Amino acid sequence: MQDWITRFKGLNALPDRLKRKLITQSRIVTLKKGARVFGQGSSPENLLMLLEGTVRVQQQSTAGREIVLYRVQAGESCVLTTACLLAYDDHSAEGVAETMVKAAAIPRKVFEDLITDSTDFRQFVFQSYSRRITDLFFVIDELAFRRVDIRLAQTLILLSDGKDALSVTHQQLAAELGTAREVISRQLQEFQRRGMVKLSRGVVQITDSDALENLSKDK
Amino acid sequence: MQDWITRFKGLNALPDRLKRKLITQSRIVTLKKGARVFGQGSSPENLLMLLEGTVRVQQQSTAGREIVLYRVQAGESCVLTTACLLAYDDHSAEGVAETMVKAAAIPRKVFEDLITDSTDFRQFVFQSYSRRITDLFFVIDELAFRRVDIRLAQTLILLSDGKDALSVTHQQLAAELGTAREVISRQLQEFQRRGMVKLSRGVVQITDSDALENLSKDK
DNA sequence: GCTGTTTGGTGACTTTCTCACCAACGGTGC
DNA sequence: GCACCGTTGGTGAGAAAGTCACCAAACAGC
Repeated sequence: MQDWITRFKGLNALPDRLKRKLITQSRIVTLKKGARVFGQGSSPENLLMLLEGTVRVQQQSTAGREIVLYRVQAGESCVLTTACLLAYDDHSAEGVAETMVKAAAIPRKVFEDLITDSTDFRQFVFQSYSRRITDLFFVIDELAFRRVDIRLAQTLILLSDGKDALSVTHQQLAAELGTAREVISRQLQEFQRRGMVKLSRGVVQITDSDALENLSKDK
Repeated sequence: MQDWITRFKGLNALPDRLKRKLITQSRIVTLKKGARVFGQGSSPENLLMLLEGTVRVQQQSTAGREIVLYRVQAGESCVLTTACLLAYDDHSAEGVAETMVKAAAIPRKVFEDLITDSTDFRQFVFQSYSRRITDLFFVIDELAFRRVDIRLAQTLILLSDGKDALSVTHQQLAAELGTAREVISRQLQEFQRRGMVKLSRGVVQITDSDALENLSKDK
């Protein structure tokens, strides 16, 4: 575990001196599945670099509905939301560990030192930003212009990750798309009627992934 | 015009040497109203810092619909979109001069030098990022969770900027909210029926700003 | 078993979107 | 003046999505 830096492509080019600094001055933290990583005014004092697991970043509305903004995977960092939460803590995005998570926690001070000292580290940070922002653009595009059935098909494919069944509740899928549970329930029933999925409590089994794929690519 | 830097609060703290560099190595550009500032694969070689006017940043869908993401005002910079376009030029955001625009164009090279040399400049850049990202979060929230009539009321208030009439077409308002023109037309008619606005070709006159204000604050 | 919670199903109704088409207005050229 | 045309806005009908209220089955904990 001592050389987690190799997992971050963008950091390979760092001079040894700074790699050592990163390793010695950060500590490895472990989070349980479901743990809140940040959010709700909890000003994060550390930048997290994910070594294992996934963090889901989502936004909540007043009325209890929510929408998933993006996911941070192993080998990526939480810069965007961290930086944002520091600047304005009033908005209601939060990060939740979707699986067990292992991460390197970089103290704010070390982060700033690295930004000052290293072009490569800056490059890394700016690229993390870009990726997230592109994700946000994508979410906006989907929300504004795409039909729910198409988005649901996309999401099922994405979440299933090649496997033929996935354990999610309709409620969770609704949060994924930022819509209401009823809408998902009815949509899934329609998918089942068309033979694309098979439903049971807490599980969606994909029975015709080609059809789903086609639907997801609909204009 | 030689000392435009004072217009950027975040840059006051810069050492004189760097201020001079910014001034001597940038050039002032003027854009006509309606000019495209960036977008569609036009990799911007300059970072723009707005001195006068407004740039509207919007996203376009395949089907010809669009949505306004945010506006860059005088005293702000286009970092986010510039950086993003550099990283991934495939997404379809574009910037349009909403008024006549005067801006300082900083060459990419100078921008990078400043980032390297100055903590204060970095601070400035990161803050610009934060502001934009918060804007994007806001757009997502509105799109996902707020009703169109409420958003329209908000937009009318915002665009009218205190004045009691504004010249916009229904089509433009639709693009503002990322919805269809018909939806706006019907909504405006309803507003007119309720005595909140008075409509004529290309103009919306606000007749009861209090009522609009109330509506815009509805949950 | 009983009990409470989670999950999903449903009807009725409203809001929003889509499509197709038309009418009025404001220019331009003749 | 008038004919022509692009822009702007109005409208109806039907589909898609969201909302509200309520119910029923499945499951978890005793």
